[in-house]
Amino acid sequence: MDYKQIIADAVHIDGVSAQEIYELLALPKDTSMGDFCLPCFKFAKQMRISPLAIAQNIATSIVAPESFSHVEAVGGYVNFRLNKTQYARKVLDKILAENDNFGCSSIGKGKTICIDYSSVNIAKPFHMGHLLNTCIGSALYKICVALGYNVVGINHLGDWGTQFGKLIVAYKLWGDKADIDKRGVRGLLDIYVRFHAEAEKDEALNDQARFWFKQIENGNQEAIDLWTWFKKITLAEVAKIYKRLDVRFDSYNGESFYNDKMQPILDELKEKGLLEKSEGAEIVRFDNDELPPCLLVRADGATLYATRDLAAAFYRKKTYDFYKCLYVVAYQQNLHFQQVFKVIEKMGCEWSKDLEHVAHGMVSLEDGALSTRSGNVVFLEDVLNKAVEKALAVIEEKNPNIANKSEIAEQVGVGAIIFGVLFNNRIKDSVFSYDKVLNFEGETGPYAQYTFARCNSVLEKGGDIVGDIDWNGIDSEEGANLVRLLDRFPDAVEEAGRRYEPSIVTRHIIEVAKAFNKFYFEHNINNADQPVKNARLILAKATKIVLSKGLGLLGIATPSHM
RNA sequence: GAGCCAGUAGCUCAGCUGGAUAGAGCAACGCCCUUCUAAGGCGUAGGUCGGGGGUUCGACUCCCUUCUGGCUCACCA
Repeated sequence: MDYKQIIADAVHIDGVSAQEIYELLALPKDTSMGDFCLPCFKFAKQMRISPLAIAQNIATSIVAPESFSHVEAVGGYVNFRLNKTQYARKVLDKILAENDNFGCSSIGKGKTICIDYSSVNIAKPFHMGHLLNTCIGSALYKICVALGYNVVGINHLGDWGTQFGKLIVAYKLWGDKADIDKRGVRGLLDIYVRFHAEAEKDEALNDQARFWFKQIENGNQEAIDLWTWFKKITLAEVAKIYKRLDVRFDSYNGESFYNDKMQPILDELKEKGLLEKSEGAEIVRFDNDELPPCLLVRADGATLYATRDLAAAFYRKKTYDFYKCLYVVAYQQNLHFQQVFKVIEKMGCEWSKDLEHVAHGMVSLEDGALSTRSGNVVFLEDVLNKAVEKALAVIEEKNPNIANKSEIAEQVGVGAIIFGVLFNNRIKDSVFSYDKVLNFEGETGPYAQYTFARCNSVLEKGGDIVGDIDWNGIDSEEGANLVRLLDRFPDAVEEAGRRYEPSIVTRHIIEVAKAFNKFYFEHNINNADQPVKNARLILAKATKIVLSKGLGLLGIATPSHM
């Protein structure tokens, strides 16, 4: 249902196409002014008439007046109010018919999008710093699926590097297998932190670490076994977190996967004369020094992060033939991705334009940056558990007789955390605080979930929709506003996908929830006459569908009662 | 020093390709549960959109300049 098209077709201006009018159509500042508006300032110059006069001419010469309940020229704008009941009917019919597919589209049909996100480091705990990344990536994954793309979620594991040498040394010196089996990554973290503390005093430990990492590279069985074990422990633990956050991946090919895939790329760079020696290292320089050189091979012959990302990009292009390849990574790495993408461009690969760094902000603590090495971290598991605990306490207070309390508390607590993370523009930094994260009032996840449960409760009590429907039952400021927001939900999903910005969906959900709560307060649904009640139940049903779909795109569950 | 990003109410933030009187939430104060879920609704108060220029009929939005903060700038990832 494209209402902008209806308006564009109804407006006639000499020398201006319906397409141009369509593109100019905007949303009024205030909903009381109309559903759409057409600013006429652009026509004023060519027509040499004042915008006011043009607007008036348009308003009085509408082609299909029956589609509108009100068309008015105000200060250079033409405001259109669509025939409310007709509009509402079409929108609601569509939502109920499409149900869980409402908001989906086929703009991505036949195209593949790779999304690199979460990308956890093996043997390091999942802390608040990883949450932004994981939630944004996961939401984009779901949004792109809804838009019809074939999506490949990639967890580019940090499973290679000297830190594994350190870990082996630490384990051999102070490790306790039983403790690590029991405490998992937290056990590994303890010895990792201890290693860094002791290495300050004893430089020889770092030499040992380098030696043991070399053993992994050389295929020494003992080293490989330990490395595999660390990896297994970590993946088992993050799998639990991913399950709670409703996050999934199609590939866990991490850094170690690309060990044997870098040399061909380096060979090609050499062949094309792009690789040069500098201070013992091998680098790629950029024209006019528009970027600092990209370092690909260290003086000691070892490869680097950029080398692996280069190999990964080529592997992904070859394997998935992507339309876009997104890297959901904090903005700290802006330069790194610019360099990697530019190297690929210099290699003559036109698809380098399809690589995109979806940068996001960083999370810090009130007393400084998060740091695994110093142990200054907030474990995500603890945050989730505290949120669930709080949710349970609220349930005990407000709705103690409800069934499945613990399940609902899990959904609400975890939902509050995810919602909070996805509420702001992704580029924003944030300072973690329990006070903020455990607030369940106002524009929060629990508010959206509460509104969903409220819709559900009304519908349960309302019973079946039988008999006539009186659409005037939703013909009010509150009803019209809600219908308008429901109608625009697909636009929000589309824009979120286009701008790689899940917060657009999050914000829209809040707007819908607010509009429903206002309607609910102003207009009693179940005590109205049956035909009026029917129209209102349909509105509640459509709201329920949109809230559920919207929250689902963010990875947030919708309990029926709370 | 250079590059990139951010600066909007006391706090946290929206503000779409320039459009009408710059919007929410939190915190504060006041009101609304004998009617469908009060994790709710309503109201009051709160602003030189960091500063200064410019482009435009029109600038929070674009350009220049300047201040403040963050990130990054060769062998970590």
